[in-house]
Amino acid sequence: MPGPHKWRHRYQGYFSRWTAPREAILELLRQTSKHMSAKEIYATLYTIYPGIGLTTVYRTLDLLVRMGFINRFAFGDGQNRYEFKSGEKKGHHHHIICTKCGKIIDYHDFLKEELELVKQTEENLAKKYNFKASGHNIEFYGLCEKCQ
Amino acid sequence: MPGPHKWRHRYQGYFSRWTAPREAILELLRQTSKHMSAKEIYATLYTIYPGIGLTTVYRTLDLLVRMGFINRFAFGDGQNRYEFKSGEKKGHHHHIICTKCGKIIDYHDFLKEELELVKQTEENLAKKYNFKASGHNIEFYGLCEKCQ
DNA sequence: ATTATTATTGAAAATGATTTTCATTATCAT
DNA sequence: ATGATAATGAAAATCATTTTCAATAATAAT
Repeated sequence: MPGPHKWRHRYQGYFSRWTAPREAILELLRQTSKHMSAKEIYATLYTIYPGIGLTTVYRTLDLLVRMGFINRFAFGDGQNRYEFKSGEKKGHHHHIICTKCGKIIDYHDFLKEELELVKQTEENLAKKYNFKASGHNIEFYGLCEKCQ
Repeated sequence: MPGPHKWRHRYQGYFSRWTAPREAILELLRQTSKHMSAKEIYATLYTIYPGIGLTTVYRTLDLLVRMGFINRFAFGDGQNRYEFKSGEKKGHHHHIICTKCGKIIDYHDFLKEELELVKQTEENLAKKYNFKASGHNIEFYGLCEKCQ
């Protein structure tokens, strides 16, 4: 991430100050491979930054979602989970969720067929419902290795 | 739905009595095309069946999910929504969600390509992660006709 | 540099969905 | 009918998230 100076103008309207808590939350999400909840993010940051408040975590997550830096998911365990959004090609993936233990696996490997399906579907949606699709979400549910 | 006698044995372990509230909730979900929340189900049934309690609605929805009669979704508006699960062929569909107004459209029209993608993916998952997929969920997000 | 302005913060309270508790009611097996 | 117990509904509890508000810290104006 370039320093705040570089992109302050681009993100005017979203915030006016790029602060330490915001940086810490974004960096944590950038570096983890987990799908963390607000509570988990708070607990992790609290150990190295005891001043931080849970409210700020929630607010910052909202901000980062609005800015398009992270994705928010509801996998069905009663809390939202967040994920850093990487660049188009390498980052695009979907989720496999174990219905027993809640484990989440990132799945990167079905780009070709998916792209075809998604493209076709979005055209269909545009035609049939006049719906402007901006994103999609594919999840597989089942049992992971340990839980079968 | 056949009377309780027919299927009591099949569903032993899930419940021991098929009661009026359970019947009412299942029938409401069978007949509606909406994706109703617990509160909405409660409010609807309350007008014709004022004795019913919200707690029972929640409990029955859990039961029906466990029994495989309905699906539970978290579309991101902070409450779970439920949907009657129809037979394989005609009922299978996915959801298109308007990120502005929350409108949900059922989408039935991409079976061929999807089936291919899903089959391939499930094979992959089994091989690569030893994951037993039992279902999937595909959502498109964007703006509906009115909200663009 | 100093001060004034104002966005951001964190604690506490409020909210809203869902779950738990528990006494009552209704159903089933006898 | 009667006794056992599953299911119910009201109220309380819980949990994630949002709102409120006074204090803090960063920026702009001086």
